Amino acid sequence: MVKITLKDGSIREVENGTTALAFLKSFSNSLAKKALSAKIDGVNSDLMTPLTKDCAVEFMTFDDADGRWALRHSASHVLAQAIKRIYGEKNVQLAIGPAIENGFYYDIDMKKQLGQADLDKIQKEMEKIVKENLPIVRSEVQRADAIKMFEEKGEIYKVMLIKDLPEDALITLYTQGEFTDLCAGPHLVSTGKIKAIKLQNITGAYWRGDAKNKMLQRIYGTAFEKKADLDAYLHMLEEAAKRDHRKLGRELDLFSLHEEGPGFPFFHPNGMIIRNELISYWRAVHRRYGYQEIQTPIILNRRLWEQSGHWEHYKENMYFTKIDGEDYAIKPMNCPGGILIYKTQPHSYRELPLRTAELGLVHRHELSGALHGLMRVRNFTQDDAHIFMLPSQIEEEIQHIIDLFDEVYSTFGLSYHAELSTRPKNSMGTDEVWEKSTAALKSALEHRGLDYAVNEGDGAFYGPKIDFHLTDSLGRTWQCGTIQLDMLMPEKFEMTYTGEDGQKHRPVMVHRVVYGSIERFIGILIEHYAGAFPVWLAPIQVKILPITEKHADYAYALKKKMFDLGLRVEVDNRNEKVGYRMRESQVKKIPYILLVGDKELADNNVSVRKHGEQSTKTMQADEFIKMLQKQIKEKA
RNA sequence: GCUGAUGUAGCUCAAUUGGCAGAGCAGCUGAUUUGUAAUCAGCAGGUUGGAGGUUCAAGUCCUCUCGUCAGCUCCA
Repeated sequence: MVKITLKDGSIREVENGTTALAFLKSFSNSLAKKALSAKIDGVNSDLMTPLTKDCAVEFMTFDDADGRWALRHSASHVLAQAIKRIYGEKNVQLAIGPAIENGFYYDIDMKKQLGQADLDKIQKEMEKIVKENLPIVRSEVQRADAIKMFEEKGEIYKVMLIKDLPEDALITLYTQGEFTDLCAGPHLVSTGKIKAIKLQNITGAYWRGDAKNKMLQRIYGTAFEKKADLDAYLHMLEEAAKRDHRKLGRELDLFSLHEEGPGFPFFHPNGMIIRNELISYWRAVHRRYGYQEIQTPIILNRRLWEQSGHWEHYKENMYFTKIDGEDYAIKPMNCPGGILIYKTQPHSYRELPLRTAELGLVHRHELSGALHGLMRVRNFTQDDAHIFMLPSQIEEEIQHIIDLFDEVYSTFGLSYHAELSTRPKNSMGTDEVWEKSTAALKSALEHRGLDYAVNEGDGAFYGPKIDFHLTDSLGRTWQCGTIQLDMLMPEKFEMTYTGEDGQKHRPVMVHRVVYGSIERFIGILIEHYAGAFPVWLAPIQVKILPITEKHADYAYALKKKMFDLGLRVEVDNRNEKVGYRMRESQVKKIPYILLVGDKELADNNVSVRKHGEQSTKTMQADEFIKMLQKQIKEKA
């Protein structure tokens, strides 16, 4: 007998070798129906795993990430099996097929280019495989046998995968019906559990994510335990698509993009209002956090970029021009300019940390395929800052920056997660400096108790960084804020400060952005608010609708009063019914609509309807204005 | 940049096998003076992304090219 500790702490005894599933069935049939995988002593495992020693067991259902992961991973195997069935075992080579955040994919290599019609066909076959309810059986094999088996099958990618595993790695196969795949698992007990499948799209993906390798075909799909859940998810995607900032940007007349300047966004008057509000908020916050603002030129001489290392490390992304026969570069970053300002005068340790901020317009040549609305563009304004400090101030200063980030993001109700990026391949400096910098960032994160993922090799060429990621309407995350620690630029530019000892010392530098790029941040906000901006950001804050011509004078008088108070207000006096004008104001997501007719005119009232609400409230015009001003001030 | 898809009026979309480019909304004009998501009528709007080619005839077929979309790669 072995002793099994359950999640609730209770302990049960069971005969040695009983499978996790049989064990579960012995005390809970209902959970046994729902369970998809098990966690045995913290290790994700199949339900068919025999329990052979005292251990702790947790059962995972679709409500647990691990349970979902198992179901979707099994779905990816069903996908591969269906493709093999339809197009022939030999015509398809399988690469990798993992579960991902909201679904799964499988990368395959085959001559025939698949299209939408093929997806439908494959999905039907997958549904058939689900109906067949094939048991999914795990087996362990010797490395040599596995290589031989996959070589015989012509599965060259699987062979490469196995050869890359450590010599002593346990190699497992999963078999369902006639189909066997190399896989670490865990998987479901049988294919019948995958009740709802939807293949979504087919795209290209490089083998191992390397552009030098062959491009494979990647089929994305998602799978759920119940049809209703799948439908709800697909509906959610449709709703999210309605919030797409590119669509709303056009509908709300915020910005546009043109063939004449791919990746160079044009801001319309409405978009500029949002932009300027963001900037003035930004200035207020930075003033409070002790920053000074500067501005540096967009085009600077080649020599500067050679000195900074950009010429060597960042050339691919830069644009160039010639002035009077000399090479100049259009700045892709603001730091070298900021450094020149620092060097215009001697600095004392007493001034440090010296925080200089700059709204800098940078240009970067991004790959054409990477451009995406405002989220990924070729010119953007970084809300940059360069902080020069004593090495002993690093940790505290980073905490100070994180405080600022937290304040800004919470003003917008945005949630974020942090990632630490370490030394990349094409970088400057010694290992020692990199280790020191990375350790400083790590310790700042840890002291703060901020969870973070690590991106090995993803740092800037001059230093490691902490990135802050925000999420768009489709759940994709975008890097916005970043804090980059830099011990190399100060070296390259021979920057100094005079220490307490009267000697020259090297300052440490931090590059950081909160919004990241104003453009991207606006894109995030459009999706976050679904275009219905809070009043302080809304391009038009109030729309006044006079019921008839008779009420127009009152409406315009109200407008003038509000306009003079700095509010953004318009009167819609068009010769249309109230319903028509009301609808348009709602569609344009204007925060407040004021209706004025005979009733309101009599008592100096306004009838207030808030965006998205059906009900209206009648109040004194002055009372409304006060309420509005308060909301704007509080950024409510 | 790569793989695939795609491009028709300001927007959303039609246009049989190649056979006269069309609708709704938006815009303009007129009527209507309206009480909380679309009043009625009329008018105007296009070198079908661009350049070649095949054909008696091209939105439709072919080649090239540009943009866009999805993903990969890359990044704020």
